Amino acid sequence: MARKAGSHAEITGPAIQDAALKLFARSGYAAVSMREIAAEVGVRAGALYLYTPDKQTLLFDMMRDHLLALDAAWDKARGGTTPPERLRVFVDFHVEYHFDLRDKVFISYMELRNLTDENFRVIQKLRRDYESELEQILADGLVTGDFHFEDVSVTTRAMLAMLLGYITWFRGGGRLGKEDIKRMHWDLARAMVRA
Amino acid sequence: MARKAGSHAEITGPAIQDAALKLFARSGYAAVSMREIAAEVGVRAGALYLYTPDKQTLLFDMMRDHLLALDAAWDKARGGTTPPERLRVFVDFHVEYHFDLRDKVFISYMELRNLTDENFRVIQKLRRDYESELEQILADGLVTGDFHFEDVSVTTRAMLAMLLGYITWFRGGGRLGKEDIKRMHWDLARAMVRA
DNA sequence: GTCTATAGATGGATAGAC
DNA sequence: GTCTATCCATCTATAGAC
Repeated sequence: MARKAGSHAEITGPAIQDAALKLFARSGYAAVSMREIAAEVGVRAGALYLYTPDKQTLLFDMMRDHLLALDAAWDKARGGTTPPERLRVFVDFHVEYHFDLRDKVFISYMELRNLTDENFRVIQKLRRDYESELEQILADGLVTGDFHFEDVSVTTRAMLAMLLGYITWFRGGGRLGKEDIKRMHWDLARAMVRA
Repeated sequence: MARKAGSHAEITGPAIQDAALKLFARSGYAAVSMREIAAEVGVRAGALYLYTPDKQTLLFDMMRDHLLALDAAWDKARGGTTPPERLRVFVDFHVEYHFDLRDKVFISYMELRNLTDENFRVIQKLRRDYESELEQILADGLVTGDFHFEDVSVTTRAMLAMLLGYITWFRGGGRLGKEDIKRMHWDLARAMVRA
């Protein structure tokens, strides 16, 4: 399995995704150049095109892979029988899963405008799949009488906005850890629907 | 007060701000060129520089003016004596004031990364002033026993995230109007702090 | 697989005519 | 006040050497 000197496909491929993730999160897709990404990886800009057809695909793949992994992880984590139990599982999963992936989540919400129309539709569908899971839990709880609120759609969006909010401000190392964030957000989510 | 033909300072100045607002909201600051802004206004790119020293100032002024107006409007609207009343006034004001300014609010949160360090500090201070108003209401309600939650800082941020969320998804013309949004968000905010 | 070199387009900003 | 013209930097993406 001899390799030519200077060949590092197994390293460079993931390194490009990591570098793009880091730089897109920090400066935004449109403000980051392929040269910057290459410099972060330690190669020249031309070498990037061995791994991606263009910059747009770099963004799209990042968002798609993130959302597919999210949906798959949720499928494994889902649980609970009554709506309050299921909400508890969802909130815990949501905070836990996103905690170490804040950059990816951040990009997946901030860079929607920079997707082509076709790519946008794909990403929106994946995101909608995930959000529907919460919507279903809230809708069920309304029917069973476990929850009390006026509108399923508005409450779902409001709760998702709240649950995603910590991603934009939380930075580790302070007085709060992951368990604090989980506990408080469950507490707030439960109160929101008067469970 | 004769004006040369082709002189329209009173028109062009605000028109540039309007065009920049519209385009920044749609495509993002970094993805919009000065030529695009000029085309939207109906002038050539060079003419923009009679009204702004550079593109960065266009963004900064937009955000600063928005936040200054927000703080001024809140100073006039504030009211209520007990924490629950004051929270009600805040939520009503917040939804009402932002309702027709969704583009400005959107930009003021999305484009923070594209400010220079110095401009960022100014904008963050203005935003912090506004957010402190809600934080104070929640802190007071905790002391009086009107509200029940664990942490002032986390709850403030969570509530602001929820209250800002509708800006990203609400588009007029559907089944919901401003009064619906106000009523439901007050209901959710009240429930969140167990008022 | 990576490099150098570069094509070709577009960006922000300025100079000078009108 | 606006336009035309342009400077110069930078960008994405490709071609061809190694």
